[in-house]
Formats: sequence, C-alpha cells, structure tokens
Amino acid sequence: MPELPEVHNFKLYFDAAATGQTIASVRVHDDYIIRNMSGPAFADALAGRTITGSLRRGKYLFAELDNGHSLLLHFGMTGDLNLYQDEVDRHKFERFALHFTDGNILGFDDPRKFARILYLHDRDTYIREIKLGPDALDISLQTWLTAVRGRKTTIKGVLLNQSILAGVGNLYADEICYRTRIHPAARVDSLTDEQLTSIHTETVAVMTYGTENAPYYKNYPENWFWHVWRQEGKPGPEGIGEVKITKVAGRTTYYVEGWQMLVE
DNA sequence: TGTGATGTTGAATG
DNA sequence: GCATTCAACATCAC
Repeated sequence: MPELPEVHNFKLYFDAAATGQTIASVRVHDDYIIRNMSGPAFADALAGRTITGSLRRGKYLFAELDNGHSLLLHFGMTGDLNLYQDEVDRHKFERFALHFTDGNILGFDDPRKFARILYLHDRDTYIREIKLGPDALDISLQTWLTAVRGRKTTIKGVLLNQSILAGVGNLYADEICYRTRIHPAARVDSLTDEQLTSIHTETVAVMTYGTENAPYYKNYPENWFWHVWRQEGKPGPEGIGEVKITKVAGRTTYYVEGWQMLVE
C-alpha cells in the first residue's frame, strides 16, 4: 500500500523496531526481491551490523548501518514490515527477516514480490544513479515549476514521475487532481502557472496531512476523493458530479466528471 | 477464471 | 541525450 505517507509510517515502525538493534543473523526465504546480491551474500553483509537510523525519500526507505553502508527497502505494491518474537507470528509471505541479538525478529513481507531490496555502499550515489527527485513533502515551488513547465505529457504523468518529485503514487495523484479540479489527463503545457502552483500546494498539503496524522485511508476526512475512489458511476464528494474511470499514464485513473476540467 | 492491482524499469520510439 | 510510452515483472484476490 505504499506511497509517501505509508512509507513514512513504515519508517516510524522501522525506527521503533530496529534503531539501535544489532543484527545477529538474517534468514532469507526467497531472494528474488534482493536485487543486487544472492541471499547468502546479503545475509553475510548484514550479520553483525548495528542499525543506526533511517532516511526516507519519496517511497524509498534507507536503513543506515554502523559501517556507513545502507540497506534500501522499497515496498513495491505489497511490501510490509512485521516485528515479532515467536515463530507463530511469522507472516505467510515473509521473504526475509532480520534476527536481532535481543531476540526480536523484523520480517519483510511481500506477497507480490515487486519490492526492491538492495545493500548499498553509498546511499547518495544510488539516489543520483536512479535520478530520484526531491521529496514531495519538501519540493519548493520554484523547483517544481522549473521541472514541469512546458512538458507535453499529462499532469498525472508528472505527478507519478519519481525523478520530478518523489513519493506520489496512483491514489494520491488522483486525490491531488481532484482537489485542484484539474483533469488527470490535462497536458501540462495547457495549464497556467496558477494551476501548476495549486497542484504544488495540494501535493504538499496532502502529503503533509498523510504523514502528520499517520492515518489509514479510511480515516481521511469525508470530503477527500479517496472515499469514492474506484466507485465508478457514483456521485463525487458532496454529491457533485459523477465518478468516471479512465486510463492515464498507463494507470487506472478516477476523476469526477463535472468537477475536474480538461483545460485547453 | 480472467482480470486487475497504492510500483518501477528498460526497451522502443519520437 | 532527453522526453515519453508501454509492456513486463510475480503473485494474489475477487
């Protein structure tokens, strides 16, 4: 379920569970999601290391190790963390687990195996290599405008582009478009600076609300689009317009006809 | 039982 | 080289 606010929650969970902990051993059940090492090499690299903290950027969570290296956790579509002591609490789709010296176990679950786990010598080099953009919570208006002005793709396409800004995914992109009354398929070069500014404002507002309230979607305020998301044909929030489904930037997309405009 | 899924990538194309 | 599009990835749930 992970977009920026959800990964923020993972960070809180991870920090409480793992910071200051020393890894006694690593149990790997399926090394498919470990993208730059074999299972045994991964276990070897982590054994004996102490976790000193973590850094989140967009949907990427970097665990910091006492040797200056990092462990990247990217949750894909279905990644999750699970702290437990007793084997009976191990989840069915755990792919690997860190066994700490105090007996606690931190499992990484991932049914669909779209997660990406990498052992990194240098986190910042990696961030440069994948061209990961500024965090969607922090991006300045100027950086945003400079990055997107004049683009020929859709507004949803740029919101999902992690090298422009990091953290927005399919659900929040629709939420942001709904709030600004802009159709997700509107071409960026058809939008005014005012509209692009409101996209920036709402992006930061949505991400901030999500991280500060650490809620689950169903707890979001009544007037959020999320509540009618995926409910094609239903009235929009507050009874205005009608929810429609389409495809934008290769992703299933919902918007409210009669509320969101496809500017020319 | 076929289809779609809160994501990213690399190849192909312009 | 850059911008953009899109199929592919692996598996589960409805």
